Amino acid sequence: MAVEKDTEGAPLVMQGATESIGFMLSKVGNAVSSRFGEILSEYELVPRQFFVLNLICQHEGESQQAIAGSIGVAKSQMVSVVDELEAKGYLERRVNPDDRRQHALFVTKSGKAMQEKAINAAREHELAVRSVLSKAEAETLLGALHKIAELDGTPIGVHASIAAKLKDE
Amino acid sequence: MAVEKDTEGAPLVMQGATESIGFMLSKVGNAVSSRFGEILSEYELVPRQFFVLNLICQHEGESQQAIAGSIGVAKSQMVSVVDELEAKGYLERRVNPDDRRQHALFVTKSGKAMQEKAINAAREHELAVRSVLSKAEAETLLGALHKIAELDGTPIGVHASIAAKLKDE
DNA sequence: TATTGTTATACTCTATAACTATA
DNA sequence: TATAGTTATAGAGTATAACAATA
Repeated sequence: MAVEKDTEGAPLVMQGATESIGFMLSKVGNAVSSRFGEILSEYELVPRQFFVLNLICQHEGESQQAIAGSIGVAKSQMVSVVDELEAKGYLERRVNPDDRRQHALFVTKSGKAMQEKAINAAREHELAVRSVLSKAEAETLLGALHKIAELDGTPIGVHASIAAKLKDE
Repeated sequence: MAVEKDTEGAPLVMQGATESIGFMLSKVGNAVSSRFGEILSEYELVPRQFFVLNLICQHEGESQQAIAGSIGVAKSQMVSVVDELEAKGYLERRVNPDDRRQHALFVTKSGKAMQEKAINAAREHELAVRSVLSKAEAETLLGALHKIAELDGTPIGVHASIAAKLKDE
């Protein structure tokens, strides 16, 4: 992408930005994330709800805080997310008989159905992204992303807040 | 919070997520952006201030709204960003004699000095990111990012709102 | 005393509309 | 009437502390 001269009426560009991996990663990462949010909105889900629903499908019976920590939200925020998903009939709280303070989370039938629809939409989005890349490019990109993630200690499956907590406490 | 040893307490992972380019792009893009914010904080700048300062260095005399549009912030937000940078002595507003409604923005000497320090820090960050990649990987990554940006019509140098506006003028 | 879920509060970001002074 | 900058306000989103039930 060529850097244009500053002519009248031409958009102001930040020189060199498009050659920066850091800058482009920020921009594209944010754009992809926004696009994913748009896709999910068709199912009347926000990304956070999708992540929780998806995680509970894969780990049924976990407590609210176990789920909350895994996606990096505060336990207080988790309350409203679970409220919303419960109101939609996608999951239910059951008191854990072994520890009555905890609410074990379980998906309902319609919750599972919604998760499948949403995850299919996510897969389509993934295919759209990959459609502009060769197989080799996609592999290199994914590998590079993992290397950069490691560099900063970016937690992938687990959010930074909980990773830090698990480490020093 | 005493997390001593969790037997089955391994963090809950979202299966398949690490193989998704979309998911990894969101995560890594956000991480890189956060890291950049940390680096800038050493200079007591937030990213938005840096972008404005940098853009004004490259395009002196532009109006607040021209700059605002280029980084995708509302004109009302631009006021406080310029206030802050002016308070730090990095730039100054001068009334445009051709149109007294406009404030032309100019960097000061110390503003230019700070921009150079900050942009050097940005370059170091860029080098750190690139240090974990081969030259070929870096090229492929950058190319892939541009292709994905094009896919969604992600505005890179210029924000969508101003790009549209500037077209009809 | 510590922890789970909950509630309440505060603080940041952002989006929007209205106001002023100029055009 | 329209525009540049400003101000004020409301809405998300998030972070934090306090509380009740339970351990």
